[in-house]
Amino acid sequence: MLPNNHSNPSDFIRETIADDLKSGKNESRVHTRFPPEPNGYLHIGHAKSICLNFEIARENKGLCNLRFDDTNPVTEEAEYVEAIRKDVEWLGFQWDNECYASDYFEQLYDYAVRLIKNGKAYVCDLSPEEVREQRGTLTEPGKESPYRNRPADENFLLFERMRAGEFASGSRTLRAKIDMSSGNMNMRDPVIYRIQHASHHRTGDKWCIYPMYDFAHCVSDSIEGITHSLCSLEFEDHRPLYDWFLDELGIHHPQQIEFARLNITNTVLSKRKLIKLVEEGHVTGWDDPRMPTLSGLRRRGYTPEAIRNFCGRIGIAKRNSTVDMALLEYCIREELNKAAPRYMAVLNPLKIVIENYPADLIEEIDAVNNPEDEKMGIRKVPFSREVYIERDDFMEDPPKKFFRLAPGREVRLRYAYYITCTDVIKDGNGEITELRCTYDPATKGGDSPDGRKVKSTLHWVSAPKSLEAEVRLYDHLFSVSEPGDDFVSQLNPDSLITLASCRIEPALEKIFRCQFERLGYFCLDKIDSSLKNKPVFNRIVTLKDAWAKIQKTGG
RNA sequence: UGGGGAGUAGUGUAACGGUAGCACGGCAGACUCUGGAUCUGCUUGUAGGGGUUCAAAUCCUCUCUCCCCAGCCA
Repeated sequence: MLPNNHSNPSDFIRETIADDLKSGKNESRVHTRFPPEPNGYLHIGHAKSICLNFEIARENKGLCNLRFDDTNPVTEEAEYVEAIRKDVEWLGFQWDNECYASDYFEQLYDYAVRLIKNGKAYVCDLSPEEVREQRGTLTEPGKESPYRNRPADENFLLFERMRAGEFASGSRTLRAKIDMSSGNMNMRDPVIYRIQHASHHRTGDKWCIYPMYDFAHCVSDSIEGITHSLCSLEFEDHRPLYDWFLDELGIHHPQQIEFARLNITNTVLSKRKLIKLVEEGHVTGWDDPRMPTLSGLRRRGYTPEAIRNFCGRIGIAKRNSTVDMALLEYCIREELNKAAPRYMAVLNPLKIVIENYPADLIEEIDAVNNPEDEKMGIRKVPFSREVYIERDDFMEDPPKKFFRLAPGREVRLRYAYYITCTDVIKDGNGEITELRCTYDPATKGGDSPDGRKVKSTLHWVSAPKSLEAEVRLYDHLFSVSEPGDDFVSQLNPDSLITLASCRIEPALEKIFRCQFERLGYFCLDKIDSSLKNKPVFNRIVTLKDAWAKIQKTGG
């Protein structure tokens, strides 16, 4: 069903893996892992990595673990673990093993001891400030720690005492003994363990020393028998350290491969920035429908399929890039055009009185549920003398390219009748309050027996038979395509427009996700609907809108 | 000015010495009971200079530009 470019994806990582398989490396196994830190919510950038890791495993009949990189107790919480599990499942993936770096703490400790005994690690008494001062700069080598040549036995004893809780947080570290003059900062005797008297969401107060990422990550990969450790570009110069630990330890050595992380226009995809948006209240939470988090996209109405499809289309490469938000929108439209049932909803109601239509008559009009899929059938829509149409669908003095209703003009009410505008009623301020129209009874169903054409078809709802609903129109969170460091000042003030008094056709009462004809795709916000005791819909994405474009370009 | 990466249409991504292609966007047109969808066409690209070769996005070389690294974060 999918176009070739993503039904059979290929990229430099898959090519490398295919080569490894061919050469018999790793007994021709493929085992990947998705390794989030439980200190925040997953976003669509993570989805790129999730899809890559899980799909590569599946394509090669391999395994993929979900591993929580939970080595920093002060920033991590069980709440995030749950949210991450839920999001990965929602995206459509099942992990083979659920792992936690914290489950390896004992083993990690033993490996650290091995490094100490081999003279490859030492306990350093320098303070964090002193370590920073002695690290050197990008162009100058660092200085060796005065504790660098401590005897192995002494290091071992000290390390045991660190574990036993005899020292204050931050007072000592265990450092790898590598090369203080390396051009690669990561190799200048990096810290392996730090003292943190903090309780961990899984291990409680069992530990007061915690391994650093560089040590924990490669060893965790190794313990799990990972074959290909895929990560983002900023870890490229950590790879020599990744390799160093595993080589020194002489244990299973996965291959780290780096690829570029995802960026998308008009949003931000860094955990730091997303946290700021949440904490400063610029959005309502991690699951605000404007957020690029998986929970936000889910609440907005995006489907896992659309997101997976998007991840397949953007490709994998080593070049930093920013994908156009229009591609994500294309992916959800593409899916929903085929799958979403159509309904009518009027966002900004303008009343029409059809003067020659019987006052007490309600007709049930047949409407097609999805013109793209006959099997989805038809439904009845009530029609009456008074209906609402969209205010934007009427202009008293229409410009040349405006095809919709205007005084004296005939248009079609979708599936119902042709109507002609005969009068415009205004209030004291000159605001249009109501239109008077006549209808042609011969056009019932929306076709005229004499074959005359109308230039436009409008959606509508019956005034007495429609329901009230709140509709939220979402736009890009940021008004600039690439928000910078002052991203908060670049928030789009119109990213959310709430319309409290919309009118929807009765059948919409029990619909979750659908198209509002001529407007866009919408999704019921279950949380707020029950809170407000009326239907609340989130706009997932607009339909492509040629008229809006004409207006925008002044044409 | 240390180390590590990357430069292909507006954007993203292919082409692995042999016709620079695909997708999104944009622009036109056809069709249409959604100004939707669908269909058709068009536009625009190898960062730059040298070299090797019958042939270079691809190999060599010099230059330029951009990204990452100086957490006891991941």
